[in-house]
Amino acid sequence: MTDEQRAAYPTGLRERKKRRTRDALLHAALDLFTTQGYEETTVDEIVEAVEVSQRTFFRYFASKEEAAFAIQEMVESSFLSELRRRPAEEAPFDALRGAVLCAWNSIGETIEELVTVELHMRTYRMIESTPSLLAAHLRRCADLENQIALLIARREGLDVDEDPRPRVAVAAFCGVMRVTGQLWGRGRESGVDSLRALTEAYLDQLGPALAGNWRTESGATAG
Amino acid sequence: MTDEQRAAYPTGLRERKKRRTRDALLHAALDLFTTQGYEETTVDEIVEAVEVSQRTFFRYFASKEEAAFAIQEMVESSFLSELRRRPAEEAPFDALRGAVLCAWNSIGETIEELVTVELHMRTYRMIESTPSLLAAHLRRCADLENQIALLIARREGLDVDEDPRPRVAVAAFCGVMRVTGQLWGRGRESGVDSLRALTEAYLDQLGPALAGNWRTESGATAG
DNA sequence: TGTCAACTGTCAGAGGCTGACACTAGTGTC
DNA sequence: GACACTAGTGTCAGCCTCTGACAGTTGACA
Repeated sequence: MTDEQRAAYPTGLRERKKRRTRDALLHAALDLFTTQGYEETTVDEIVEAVEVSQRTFFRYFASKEEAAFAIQEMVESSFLSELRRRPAEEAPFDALRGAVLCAWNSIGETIEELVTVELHMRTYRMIESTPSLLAAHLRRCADLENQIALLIARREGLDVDEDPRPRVAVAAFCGVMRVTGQLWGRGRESGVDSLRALTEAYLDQLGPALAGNWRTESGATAG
Repeated sequence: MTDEQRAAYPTGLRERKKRRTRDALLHAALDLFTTQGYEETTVDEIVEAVEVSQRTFFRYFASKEEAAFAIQEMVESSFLSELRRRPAEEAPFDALRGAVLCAWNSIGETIEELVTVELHMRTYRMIESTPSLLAAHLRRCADLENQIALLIARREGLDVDEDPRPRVAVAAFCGVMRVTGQLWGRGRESGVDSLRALTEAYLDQLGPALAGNWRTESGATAG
């Protein structure tokens, strides 16, 4: 259970107030970030909108950056629990593939209490198009990759330090995921559907892409 | 030709002085970073060691971060030129594999004028173990990935926006490269040889790792 | 030698972030 | 219901990265 989820069921007035302050700060931050840009938004502007002190902002979020990733954080832990729920018979790669698609299907339920799906999508695109946030995003992905590799290894009864396959498979999978994420962020269609379609098409091309000679085989299948 | 390489052949006294200042700053920075840590080192400490003003540091390096990646920058462009030099008959994945191994073989010649290979290795490990630098490193890798994908696509006469295979293959390749880089950074052996051995072993496992059921096949081949 | 342009230093300041300390307002207790 | 306790907050003061403006210095070149 994450802090966010625990905080979703406040007991007393103090907890409710705390939650309201955090939600207001997060909302104001994401709203400002996505409308006028991340770098262009100062913490002072955020706290001004919520009418709290700057010090308070930094008590809820360790950094300005952390606020930008608050929703992403929830989506990732949602993916991890989907992956843990996958049937043991499934091959590793199929389990990974199934887990992302499921996580995206249920994205609404995951974040509904905090923000609209639309704001989340806008935030994602902002992250992809802001260099410093993209850097942070990739580092978070690396952490996630590590966790996934451990999960996959355990599923298969392997040790990640003995057998390269868990890490290698997860690296390839996450690599493709990032490519689709970036393409989707740069593209025009911003719905979850187009992201899913892109992901499925690209994952299907992983095998063929690694095969020896491309010139003797058939060409494009997605665009 | 990069700025560094052009600056390696100075014409006048002014250029030589400029180069000496830059080299001194870079050396002092990397030395301090690797001995006392990146975050623990202030720009003031660096400029104090070289006896220039802080303002001067920021004229040579856009940021403290940029100094940390100066060598990496050279290595990356060295990899790219190795890749361009690969025979056209080679399959895409083989070309990528060959290019990294060649780039690492000639790493000494690439950076010899600036720093020792040993300092570069220490710097690499520092980058891998410093969260904020790791983030920046991954973003740089993403940029590089994009360039590589364009190169591979051109080699094969494809359009990256039409055929997913260039991006997908490069993503998988770079994913494995990062895994080996991280493992090497965390490990005990710090030579180029151990990095190369690890890379070869892991790249060999890419095919098997994506194949359906791992439990019916043979196990570990690298440690 | 003198002029021009490039490089550098100083100064002032914005913006992210932190520690210390005092104050306010919920919480649990008698 | 009055009490002390504690979590949450604001204020202030300061560090560090990075930038703009302006002035001083030093090679380059006629």
